[in-house]
Amino acid sequence: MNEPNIDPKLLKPYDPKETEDRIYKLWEESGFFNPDVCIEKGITDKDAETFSMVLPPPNVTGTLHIGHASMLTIEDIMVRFARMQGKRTLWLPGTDHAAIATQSKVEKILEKEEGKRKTDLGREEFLKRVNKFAQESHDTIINQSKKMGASLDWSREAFTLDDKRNFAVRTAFKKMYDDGLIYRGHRIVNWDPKGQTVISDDEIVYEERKAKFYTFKYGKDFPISISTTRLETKVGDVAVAVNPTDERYKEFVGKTYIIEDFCGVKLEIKVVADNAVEKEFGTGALGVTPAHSQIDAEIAIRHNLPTKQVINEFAKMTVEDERILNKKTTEVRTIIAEWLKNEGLLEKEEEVDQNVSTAERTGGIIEPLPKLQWFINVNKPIKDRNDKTLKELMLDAVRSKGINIIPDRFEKIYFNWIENLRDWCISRQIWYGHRIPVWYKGEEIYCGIEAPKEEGWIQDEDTLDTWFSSGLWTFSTLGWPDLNAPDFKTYHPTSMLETAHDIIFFWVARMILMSTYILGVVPFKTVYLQGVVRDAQGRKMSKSLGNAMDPLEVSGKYGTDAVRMSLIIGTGPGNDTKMSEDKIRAYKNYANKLWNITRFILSSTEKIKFDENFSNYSEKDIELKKERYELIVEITKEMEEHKFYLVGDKIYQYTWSRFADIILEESKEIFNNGTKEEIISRKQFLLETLNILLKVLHPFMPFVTEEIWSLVPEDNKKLLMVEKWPQ
RNA sequence: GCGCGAUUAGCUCAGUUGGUAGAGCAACUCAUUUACACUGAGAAGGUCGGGGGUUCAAGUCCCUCAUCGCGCACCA
Repeated sequence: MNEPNIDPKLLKPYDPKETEDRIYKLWEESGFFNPDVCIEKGITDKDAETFSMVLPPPNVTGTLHIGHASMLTIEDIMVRFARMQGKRTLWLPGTDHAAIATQSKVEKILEKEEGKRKTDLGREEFLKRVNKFAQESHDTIINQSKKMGASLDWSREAFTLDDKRNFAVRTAFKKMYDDGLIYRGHRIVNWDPKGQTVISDDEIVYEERKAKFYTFKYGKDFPISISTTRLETKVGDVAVAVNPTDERYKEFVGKTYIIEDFCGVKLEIKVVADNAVEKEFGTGALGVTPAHSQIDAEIAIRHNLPTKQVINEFAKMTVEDERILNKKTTEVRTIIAEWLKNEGLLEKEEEVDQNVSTAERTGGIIEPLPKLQWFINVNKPIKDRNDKTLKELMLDAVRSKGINIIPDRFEKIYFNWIENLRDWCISRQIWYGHRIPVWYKGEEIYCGIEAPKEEGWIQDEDTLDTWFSSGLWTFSTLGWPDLNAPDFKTYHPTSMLETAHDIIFFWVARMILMSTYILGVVPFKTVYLQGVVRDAQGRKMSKSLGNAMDPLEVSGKYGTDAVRMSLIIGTGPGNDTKMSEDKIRAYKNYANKLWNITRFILSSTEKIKFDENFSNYSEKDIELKKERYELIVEITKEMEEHKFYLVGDKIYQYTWSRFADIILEESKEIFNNGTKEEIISRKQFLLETLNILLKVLHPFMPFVTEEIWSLVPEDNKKLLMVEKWPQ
């Protein structure tokens, strides 16, 4: 068969490798990722409804993984759909400095490659290294995002630690400080001995381990036995607390006992009654260590007990006994256990399951320590916000449906988190990050957006929790604190926030906090939460398991469109995605199927172009048009409901099982034996259907559809990415 | 301990307000140069996790149990 009228490219199978970079370049050069350009060129109406969304900024800690690919795909589908609907569409890219994560990564590299510590370099030199690493990661990430086909407006790219965002951070900090929401307090915090910094409650991950649960007495003459897994802290005990209703111990309450020698340490133990103690747990008596336990510290405050610190920042003991001093806590635990055994004080030693608190980023075992740190008060009424607290503002935003969370079961998880929320510790003892905008001079303290002009002020050494700057992201990227910035006025609140459900507290909640407090509005109207990408067996993908799938590698092998489709289909919101190469291969075949459908249609319609005004359709084709119309109505509704997993599958079904297998086959018969009218009608129908399929598929498979679009003869054709969504 | 989710064909998942179970992938049989082998046609595959209940009718609603996953709390 000779096909003189079609592009020779179509005679070979579809080649994503040859196509994708070229198409992405075409999109970039068109400027259509930028909504201003779309307006300028008459693609979008200036007064059109807006659709705005920030890209959850990837951490500059390396490269993108398949989870990022999934995020980019879902968001790109939303954005391309909105753009094709004629909305004024902004998808804003950026990267996150990810303070602790990035710093500890660079520390590791420094240690491995040069055998140096950050202190060997000093703050300034070390930060230079971090910035260099961050820049390299950034470049990789941007490249990878482009490979995935993401239609991000690169002209508006932001970084959580650039000058503009730093200004926003200082402005927000100052406002919170002036409103009394940010305060400095001395209290028990989560100290990470490995990362040498404080972390917030949310940065703790619990690991289940076996532990020994010891029951013992401080001394032969002490009347009450207590139980603990942390024997080493007992040298810091100042009291024993019992439940006020516990008859067993009533007679001892109020008495103080001196233990002259508890493994070389003198203890003064007062017996107190406190409701926090459960009668049924252990012996029903609790050894109170105010310096190294949150609950104990609270009990100590209630009973006016002293605090005695016995562990330092390196998780080493500080008490004056040569058996203990400067040793690791875990070592001392066994030393004390031995001592108790020898003294005949140890009554029981049981094996129990225990949740050990570890630092999310470094894996260090958390050591509760009393420290002076900066906090955000979540329970203080705020004058400008009707005396509501930050907690209440966060609750109201979702309760009032100002923010809609998809799937809605995450609302409960969100509420539950807020109910248990304590003040947010925002200071970190690391170098990489936003420096706290507070200066000291003797007893004086100054908080300001800029440093004080006079001599002698010294800035706080600490930096801010990375999530402080991320919390401002929806508006710090749009020109805030300038309330008249055009982007801020046009695009905030944003329409959608799509992200992985594991950062709902870290990020989603903090954005709601910052936006409702600072601006009095929600940061976004809808939150779409996605699950985790897993392997074919449902295991989490990880480097150590060796089952990690590199998005770029599979894209190179099967084409980006195929990877995108397999990340979407079969995965509802909030659910985990299971990925396998089989699945990707299937959608690679589908891209090629579309290619061949095009070849057939173009070669059998020759030079005919689709005519919008054609009306002489055969009865059979009118029916087919109706069927297709109903499909489009259905999927358009589902697109608006964010049910991309259904839409993708339905288009796939229609194109392959219905359009290719049935309609194209029956067209051959018509072309051979039909009347002139039937033939021309069918040709128009096929061209029109191809046109429509390319449009509805475009958000899912942007590359192959754009490429085919360029091969279909039509007058005054725009890029497919800015064509109108069909009806 | 409290709460959430899942459990449907070998695998991954759909299944709208209750009306006799669907798709993709894999496997199976056939076709062999067709727009397309990155193909087509066909057949096979399920007491919808177990038990109980409501109903004329339950994959769907209610109760209960089990297994898996997740969140929170506890973790003296």
